[in-house]
Amino acid sequence: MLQVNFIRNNKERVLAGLKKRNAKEDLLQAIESILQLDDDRKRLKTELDEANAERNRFSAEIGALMKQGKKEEAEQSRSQVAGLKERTAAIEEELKSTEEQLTEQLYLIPNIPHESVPVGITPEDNEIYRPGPDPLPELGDTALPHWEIAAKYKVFDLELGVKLTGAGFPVYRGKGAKLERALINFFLDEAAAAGYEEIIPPLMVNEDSARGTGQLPDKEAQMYHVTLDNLYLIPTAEVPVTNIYRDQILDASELPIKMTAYTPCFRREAGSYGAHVRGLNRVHQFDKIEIVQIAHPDQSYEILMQMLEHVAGLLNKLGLPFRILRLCGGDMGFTSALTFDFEVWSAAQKRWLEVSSVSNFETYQSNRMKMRFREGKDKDIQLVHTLNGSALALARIVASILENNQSPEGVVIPEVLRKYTGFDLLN
RNA sequence: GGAGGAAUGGCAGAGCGGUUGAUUGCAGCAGUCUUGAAAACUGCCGUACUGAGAGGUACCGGGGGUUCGAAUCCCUCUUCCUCCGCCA
Repeated sequence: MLQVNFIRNNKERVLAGLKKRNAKEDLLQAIESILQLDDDRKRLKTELDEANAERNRFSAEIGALMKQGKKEEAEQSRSQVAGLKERTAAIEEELKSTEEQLTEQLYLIPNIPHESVPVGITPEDNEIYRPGPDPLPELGDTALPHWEIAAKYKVFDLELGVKLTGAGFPVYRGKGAKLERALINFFLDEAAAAGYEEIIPPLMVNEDSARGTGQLPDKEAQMYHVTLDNLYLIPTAEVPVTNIYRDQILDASELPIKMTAYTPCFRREAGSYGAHVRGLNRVHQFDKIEIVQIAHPDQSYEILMQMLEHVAGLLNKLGLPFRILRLCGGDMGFTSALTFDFEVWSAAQKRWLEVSSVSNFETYQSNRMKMRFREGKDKDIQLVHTLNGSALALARIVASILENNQSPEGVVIPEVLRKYTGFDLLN
């Protein structure tokens, strides 16, 4: 969430940012309400502090008198404190309720878009930051969509997943399973080579972690909730990995912290059905390798670009045609300040498939997580910037490989994957 | 799952109703000494809110309670340790 002081000192910028996100009028009014609530909070806190200070003075006095054995005088002081108690209790209650309202309102405010974020409402308004190849590869009319190729070569089985679990839970088999594992290892090795520490995090997180990265409150419906233990299945490794440094004060010399993790990701996404979500286009469980960085604010945008090039490098090595979009204000995630999406061209489906999203969250997540760092000799403490990106999301990469690399003999495995798969052709 | 014990500052570890935001040691920072380093010595060494500042307030795993006053007493939750049971 945003810091109240930031809102106070940059009100016009915040309002302009919200407008770029096409925020409704009530959200703009929430800004006023936040500033008012914060004023109330300060006033009440001061009142409470003063009342407490008075009480502490009496208590110290009573203590001193008791020590000297002056019991009667102590009794006298004690009776003077009586009224104070009720007053503090009342102020305390009001303060608590004000703070709760303030937090509630702050949770409603999304991150402020970076200045480079284009104005726009729908995905059509996204800016093409780096165009795809021209002309786009063509496969002709005989090209099959990946779900048909998968059926032909038994790569994965969605029907079987329905029997075992439900819709959207693919079962990978044989060479398909091996391809999946090959991609995981390839992506992890590439991330390690780029200096990311490999992490194997828990696949379930508690409420605090889900709140830290912004999944809670509000987006409960996106996650599977284990109610008996009040745990959430992770929708992305971003959640457990970023939360590793929650509630910590790092030293500036430790930054940036680079971490990578492979995990399955679970998404309820009560979304639509139809051609666009067929096959692996949208599933409830998929594998993903995530890269996360915790960065110094001065470096975060430079780092965002490095992450962008890392992902671009992966797609180049796999030989997949892709383009990069800079998301417009209306299409950007709630917690992000700047997001680039990677889309792979599917010659068979004749459309672009999103395979990665790389974002800078600036201090939006770190403020929630109280993730800070200490700078230099003056020991100034400030919030870090957090960034993450998919490098990459497997299900859609598998779909892209199946479709783009199909041939009469079978699916040609990209060169870089062959040492992992142990076979050249999926058939 | 059953029975006990414990949770204090970066770490170790005192305190168990009154001037304790917290003894002490280690680590860290600044300085004295030294050609330099080490050693020794001196000082500093948590976070947040609030205030122009002096200062004030809150926090000793989380939440609640008793009391004029709680790190210290009570309730509750969480986590960890030991023993028993079960188990990949």
